[in-house]
Amino acid sequence: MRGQALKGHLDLLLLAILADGARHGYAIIDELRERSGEAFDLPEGTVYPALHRLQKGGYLSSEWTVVQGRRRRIYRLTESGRGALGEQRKAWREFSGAVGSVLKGVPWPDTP
Amino acid sequence: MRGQALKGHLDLLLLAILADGARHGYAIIDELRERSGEAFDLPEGTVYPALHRLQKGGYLSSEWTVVQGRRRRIYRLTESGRGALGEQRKAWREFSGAVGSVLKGVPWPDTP
DNA sequence: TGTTGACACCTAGTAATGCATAGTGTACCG
DNA sequence: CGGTACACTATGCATTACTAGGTGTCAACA
Repeated sequence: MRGQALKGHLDLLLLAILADGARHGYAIIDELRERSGEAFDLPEGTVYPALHRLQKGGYLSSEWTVVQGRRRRIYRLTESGRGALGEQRKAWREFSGAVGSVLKGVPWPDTP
Repeated sequence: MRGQALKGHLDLLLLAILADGARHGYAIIDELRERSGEAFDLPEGTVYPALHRLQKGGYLSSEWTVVQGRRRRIYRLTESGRGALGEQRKAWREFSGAVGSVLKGVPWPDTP
């Protein structure tokens, strides 16, 4: 999966990473790459605007810090963001289940 | 899943349906709804342009038929389309696997 | 000392894409 | 004869990931 094609699920991924604790943008990118087994190696131009969008929507809060002369913006999940994560997790399960059943040609139920 | 959020995976779904045999647009919509357990109920304005796009890309061929006075455009997978389906299946597996591992917080491997 | 590369942020513009909307026409059922 | 299901088409909008460019710090190294 080289580069493109997050396809609307980027917010879910960002919220999921931040659910484990507050982080700055660059660290989010790193962790996303690690956790996905190198599958997601997102350019900054993808992640930063998305973080801004999420903050604007009230899902994240942020504060500036300075570590060794370098300024960092630390993002943190809000209550609302935690709620959104739950919803999007559920939506992802439904979505991926539905895709799976279409691919198999079997109409539901996949849940064991 | 009300409506939105096919997000780039629509082509895969259409190709998968047509892999089971040639169909016309309306029938594709029906089958997509059935196979997904009502999860995917796509508007015509989503499906028809996508079919045109796929045909333009050489993944589908089509021919007109008339059944009981109603004209239908029957779409059929080309060789190239079958190849694309294989690739997109693989891409989907990788993608959904990667999302899954990010959500779990566990860095790979998910494959049993 | 200068330069390279990793760190860390930002924005403007672009292409793709799903969808809303609106329109055409046929067949069938009440 | 009117409505509903069938069946297709085109236009235009909003979202979104990404490209491409830019700023600045710090550590390592030649």
